[in-house]
Amino acid sequence: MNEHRVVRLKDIAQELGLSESTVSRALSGTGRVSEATRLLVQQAVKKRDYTPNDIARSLRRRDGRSIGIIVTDITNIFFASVLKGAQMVAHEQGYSTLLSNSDEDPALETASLRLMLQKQVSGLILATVGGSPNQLAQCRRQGVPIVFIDNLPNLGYPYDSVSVDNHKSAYLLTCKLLKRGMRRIGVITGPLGQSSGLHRWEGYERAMQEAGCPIYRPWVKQGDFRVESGYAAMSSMLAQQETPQAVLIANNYMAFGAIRAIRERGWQVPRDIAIVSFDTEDISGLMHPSITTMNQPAVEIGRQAAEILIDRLTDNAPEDAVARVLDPIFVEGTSW
Amino acid sequence: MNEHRVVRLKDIAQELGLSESTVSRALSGTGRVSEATRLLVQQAVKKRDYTPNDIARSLRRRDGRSIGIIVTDITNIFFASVLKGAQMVAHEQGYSTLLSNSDEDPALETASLRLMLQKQVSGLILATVGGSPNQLAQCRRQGVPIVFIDNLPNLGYPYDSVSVDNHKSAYLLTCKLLKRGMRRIGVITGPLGQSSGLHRWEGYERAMQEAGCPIYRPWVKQGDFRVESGYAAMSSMLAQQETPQAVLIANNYMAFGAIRAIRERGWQVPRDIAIVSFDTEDISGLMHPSITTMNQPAVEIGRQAAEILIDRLTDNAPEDAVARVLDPIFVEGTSW
DNA sequence: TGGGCTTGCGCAATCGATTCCGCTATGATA
DNA sequence: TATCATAGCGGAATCGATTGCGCAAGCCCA
Repeated sequence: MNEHRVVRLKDIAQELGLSESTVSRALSGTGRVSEATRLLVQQAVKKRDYTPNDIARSLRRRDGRSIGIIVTDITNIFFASVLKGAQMVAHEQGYSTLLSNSDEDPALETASLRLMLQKQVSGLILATVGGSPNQLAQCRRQGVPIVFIDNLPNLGYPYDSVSVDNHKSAYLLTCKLLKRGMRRIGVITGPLGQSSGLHRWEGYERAMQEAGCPIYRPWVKQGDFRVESGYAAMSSMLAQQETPQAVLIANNYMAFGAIRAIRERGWQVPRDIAIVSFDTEDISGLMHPSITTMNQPAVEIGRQAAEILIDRLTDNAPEDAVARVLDPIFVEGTSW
Repeated sequence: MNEHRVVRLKDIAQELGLSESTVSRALSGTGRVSEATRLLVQQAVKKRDYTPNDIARSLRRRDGRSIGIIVTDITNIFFASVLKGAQMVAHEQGYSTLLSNSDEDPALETASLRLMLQKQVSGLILATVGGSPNQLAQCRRQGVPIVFIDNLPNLGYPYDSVSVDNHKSAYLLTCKLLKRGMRRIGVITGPLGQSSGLHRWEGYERAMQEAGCPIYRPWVKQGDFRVESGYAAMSSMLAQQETPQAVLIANNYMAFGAIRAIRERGWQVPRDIAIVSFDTEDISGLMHPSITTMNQPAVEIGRQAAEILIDRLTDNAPEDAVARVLDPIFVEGTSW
């Protein structure tokens, strides 16, 4: 009867009359081990159901072989999709993923970052709400690479990121509205403190200016990317004397709220007011009317973020910071 | 100039002329340390930005202080919400969360389980697709507790779980349809190999039988919880000579597909056919018509699963297996 | 046959923290 | 004043794996 509950490398070594180093090398494939002993080791491992202790391995290697992902809201399908893409790539490369949800709370983000640093993550994918300068500095010092997604903060140095061209995205979408002959176009923006919110607003602004189309301030509302703020913004827009022909809404959740407000007034989309929006591939198509959107390739964002991160962790680290900008995908719905 | 890139416990100890043991005790609060040195240590820690190495700590404590969560599809808002609840509780208790997405693939589930065991997770929350008997056995041997959610497998022993009463849920929903005078009620089930799919079907069956209402086989279709299968199931139902008055659909994603099929035929919900369904709190309300559903309290499922797990990991472990069954929440929409 | 090279493997240090054990100094008690 | 308990702290083993170094045996070729 063995007195250990779990089988250790040492147990395998003893059973075979080998040293721990040989067993280790046989399993990792590094170093020189004869084919015969390699087979012996593999058999013993299988027989005893040996599972290597990654904690011990990580300690020795000074690397947790895991990547941390912090998002603001995992129930937002955009982030869930990012996560899916990142997790797939990480898993393929033998990295596990530590997840945290900051809930848009800078304090929680900071706490999560601290926890992940303690866990010795190899790298981080971060959708920041901006508010952990200390931790970010520590990451730099310790050489823990970070890839930023979604909200690109204003740091004093270049950094890796994956994002969609939000400016272009909003610009093109607004141009499409203009091309359909619309000129009275309102907008519900996201938080202008976040790059995704700001750039979409700027794209709209530029398109309107280039078209010589005045921006009517009562049709400009700021939301927070949540359903309720879309509802509130649209409600107050509809309370104006004049209402717009079309409204550009900075994400789909707010579009849902806005559409509800329109319905409650007894109006229809797009008969009385057209709606265009931004978001993730999956969520459209569930709605009726289906919303005309600039979709963000969320899974691809996650995938590429993980790839960049893993490149940084292995030898093929590029010299400079990588700022990958993906193109949005235009999906025509029936909401315009 | 210090030659170490990161500050270690030893560095703090040397700086203060203390032993590592004392510093460790000062930080952990265990053992006897004078108030004076405790303060000294805390200051030094703050000054040097010391971050304890959880890997080393975990190795010594033989516990990774993390919980693994494996779900079948993280972009499904039900699982995303479960994750959110579980992650919150875990984080509060100082546990980090390792996430994996099995994509309904038993092989991936097995690989994920193996990886998590290697990482020495303290416990697991598992929405299994059923297919890792070896790993489950190993968890038992190693004393890694598991809380099952969503799909409750048929193991030969009692285990902890958190679920909703799917049978009751479907039974009540069907009864409500019957009470509204409907008798020609069809059903689109989930996979009958999964408990959630099976029990919802059984609840429907029982309600129909008790009401003396015949089940018309062409109105019984099996789907796989995805949009497309709902579309296909409803399409083939609508191709029958006779169509049902109402259809009970085993989850919301399939309901989306079904509604699209109905619309494409030029019919309306609920004028021509009523729809009721099951799912998560958040997703309803986005749809039009809003679907009448039995909602699963997903965040609560995650939260309770994590609580049970952490109870098992601490002293207040209950003697017997905990099978917590939550009640669904009825939400009336306009789809019936 | 002997020098050099390769192969296969073991020894022991090491990663960074925790923790058992025991030592010293201090204060209390008889 | 002698004894003893205890608070505060240090020494060293330990967790389970990895890895640099070195040794011995076997091989090749001169």
